[in-house]
Amino acid sequence: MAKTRVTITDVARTAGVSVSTASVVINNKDKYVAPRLKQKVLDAVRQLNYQPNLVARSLKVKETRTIGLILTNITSPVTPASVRLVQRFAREQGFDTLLAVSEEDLDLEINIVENMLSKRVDGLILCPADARTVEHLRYAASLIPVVAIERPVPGMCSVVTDNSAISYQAAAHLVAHGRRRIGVIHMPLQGSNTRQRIEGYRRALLEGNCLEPALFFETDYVGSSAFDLACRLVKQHHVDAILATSQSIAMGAVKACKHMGANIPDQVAIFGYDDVPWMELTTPTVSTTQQPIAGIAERACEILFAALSSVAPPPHMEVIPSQLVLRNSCGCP
Amino acid sequence: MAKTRVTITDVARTAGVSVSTASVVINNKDKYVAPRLKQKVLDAVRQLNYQPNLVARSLKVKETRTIGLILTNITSPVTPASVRLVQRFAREQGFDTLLAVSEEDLDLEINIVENMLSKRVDGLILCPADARTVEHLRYAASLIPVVAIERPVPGMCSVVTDNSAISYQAAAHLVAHGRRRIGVIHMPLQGSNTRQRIEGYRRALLEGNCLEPALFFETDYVGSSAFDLACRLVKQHHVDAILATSQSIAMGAVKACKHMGANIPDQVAIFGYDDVPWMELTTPTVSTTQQPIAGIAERACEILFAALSSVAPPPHMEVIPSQLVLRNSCGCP
DNA sequence: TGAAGTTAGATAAACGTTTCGCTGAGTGAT
DNA sequence: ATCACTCAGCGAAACGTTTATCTAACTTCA
Repeated sequence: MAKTRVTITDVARTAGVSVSTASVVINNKDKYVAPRLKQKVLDAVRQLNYQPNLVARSLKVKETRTIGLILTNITSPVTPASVRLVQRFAREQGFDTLLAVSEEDLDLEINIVENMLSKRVDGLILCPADARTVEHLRYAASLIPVVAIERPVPGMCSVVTDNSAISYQAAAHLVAHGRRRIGVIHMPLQGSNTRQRIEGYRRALLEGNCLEPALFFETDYVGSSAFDLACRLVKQHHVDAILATSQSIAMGAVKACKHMGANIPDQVAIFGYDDVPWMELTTPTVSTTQQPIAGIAERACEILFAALSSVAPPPHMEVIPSQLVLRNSCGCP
Repeated sequence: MAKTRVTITDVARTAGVSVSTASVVINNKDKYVAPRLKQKVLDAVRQLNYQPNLVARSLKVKETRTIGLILTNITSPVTPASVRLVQRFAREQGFDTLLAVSEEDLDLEINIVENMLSKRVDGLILCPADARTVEHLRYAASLIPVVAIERPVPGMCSVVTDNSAISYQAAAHLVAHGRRRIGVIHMPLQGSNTRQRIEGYRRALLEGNCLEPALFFETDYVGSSAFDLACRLVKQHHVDAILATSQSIAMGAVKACKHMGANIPDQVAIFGYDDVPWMELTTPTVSTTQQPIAGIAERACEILFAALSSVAPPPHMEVIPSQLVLRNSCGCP
């Protein structure tokens, strides 16, 4: 590997100046260097194709100009948008993004955080996999700015949506339109936002007097079992509506209904989560909640870079509102 | 920012040994240290919660254990899968992934490459935005292992699919089933794979005696204009089939047909690109090509890490086969 | 003319590691 | 008692930067 690269010493030598002078002009802190010398340095840089060794620089100045971004699942359709936004924001500030995916795995997440700390990232944006990592996160936050997204961490800057509220609205909408046997298919309860979504559903169903705990089913994390569960829900339990907690579950439910010949929305209504393009391509189009991904990513970056450049904002939680996207699958005209 | 962290010197001091000894046991190169001392060091590490400064280490050992991954567009539905696979592969080898997105922008790509070189990544996997960056890439490749994906770079390790061949098959399939007025909506010609896809289409249409250059239209990179173009294609040009060069274009075409009330596949057949979940949820389900993303990512990693750990493989191009996924939108039973 | 101030640049220390080479101490054979 | 090893551990140089301190020369002005 690593062939030996040209160093600032080489530049200085071929320019006939000292290393410090070279450094000074390279960093544009050259108030006190004669134009002649400055030019010589610049020429040497160009001639040798000098590329500063950022790891040496980082060691000296104690900052890496890199932020860590830790997500739980990159194949979720809402993730790439977040990645892009964070990436772009960071780049505008001259920062790079070190990406890692925890796959919702507790130990892996701890590992990743430690590693990023060791790599001396300047800040961290992450979606915590599990409430149990909170002490680790707090430790990290004692060293560098950290902001949590999607799932709040008590005592840390968090930017989230009100999962419970929006879920409540979706479920309430269904009962308002006469659905009574409403099934729910949800992700594992590990993530706090899944719990909140279910709580919202439950609250609305309770108020509507049609809460039926036996109709709540849990999938694995990728939602691959959603199809089977949905089939069961329509065939054995004769539900007239299905509430999902993720887009992949909604997709499984749509597929299942088509497979079983159950008309949407006449026989069963469907409410998805996380608006993604295909939801308006199916027949009928599927109703869903629209997560303010852009808003979350943007706020998270703002907070992080504010903390990076001056005084850290006190730990607080911001909730960005999300909204229902009503289409045909819920039985609206 | 950066509060002062605990260093190996601190560890050595509280363990009552020299720095070199501490280093040696921390790195498990402790053949020659007494168990008693070793334990003391380990205790100190734990007590102080020591986290090695990887940037200092990198400076010394001249490797960062980080690879760069440069993609052109992270919102493409095939990208996240690649990211995840590369990520995972790298992590298994103890490497981190520095991600950057060029947004198909020539200058930005050059910038990113330079930056990664400066950050001293050990290797690079990238999808080149533009043929004009080839000299820069070659320079990078003279310093560290580089492998190109999706779009081949002459003289460098590249792993790609045969875009031309699979496109030919798709188009040939349509003419074999009697389509004559076949429109094409494609991405900008900048990326070499787009050119190849079109070439494949063109070849098949020519052989089928129904090549009509006036029916070829170009969208912007995100494919947002595909909807309008598709509308034009069916309304003004009365096409009986549309070939896309990306999933987003296919999506626009499907939407357009629904919007115009043109029945798929009776009135117009559609062939997509890049199999994504929603393609089997629409009515009718849409035919497409299945890109071997996993295969590409895996081979790219294998080549890169082979180069990283021993002798570099000679520059060569590997093509991973892709296949047609026939569904209903092309008029098959 | 000499003190004080400004300008231009060099020298060297420091950042936190790893690792080479050195020193002593123990061991066994002569 | 000497030699030649091996074993344990330490000291210090080096990685490529940045930056504080220092020196020397040149102004300015009383």
